[in-house]
Amino acid sequence: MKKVLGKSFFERDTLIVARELLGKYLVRSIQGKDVAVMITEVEAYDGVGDKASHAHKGKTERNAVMFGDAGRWYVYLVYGMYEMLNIVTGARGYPAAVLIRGTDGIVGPGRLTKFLHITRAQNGLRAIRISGLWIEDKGVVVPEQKIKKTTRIGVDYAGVWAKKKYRFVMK
DNA sequence: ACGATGATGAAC
DNA sequence: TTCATCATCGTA
Repeated sequence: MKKVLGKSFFERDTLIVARELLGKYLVRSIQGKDVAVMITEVEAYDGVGDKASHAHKGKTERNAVMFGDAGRWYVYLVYGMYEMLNIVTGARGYPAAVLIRGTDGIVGPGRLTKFLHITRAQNGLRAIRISGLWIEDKGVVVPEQKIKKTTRIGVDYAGVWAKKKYRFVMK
């Protein structure tokens, strides 16, 4: 049982998508080989109102893809060194995305992109096989009691939005 | 606890 | 054009 997640999966509420991404597989084609890792840690970024989101200040050159179609990658550089991998969610025109922070064996968003050779070259690409980076459902079921909901990492500046439990981690 | 390291967005 | 800031991580 293996299914590539399509646009309809991502074109929903970003919190729902974030929750359901746990247990799914991030697959990267590197030099002809497919590397698949199970997603275990994610964060949701939801709309222009979310002060922790890049979309909070409105549409800019960097965050433009967040305002576009669901199911595309949003990759950006942070702290001058680390590429962050997000998948765009929600309706077109509504800026939202899920940051993929960790997988089985790889803890940390910067380490993940480094390991899978993901850079801003993937920004704006669709999450399909042709792009070399996509997500598969392999039938793993993650029950609620195995999921921990916490506040997001590194967004202490975001006031009340920093307190929202938009981070989902598999125990 | 702190520095690395460079793009971004806003101010000037 | 300058400047503070930043969805982090390795070393100490």
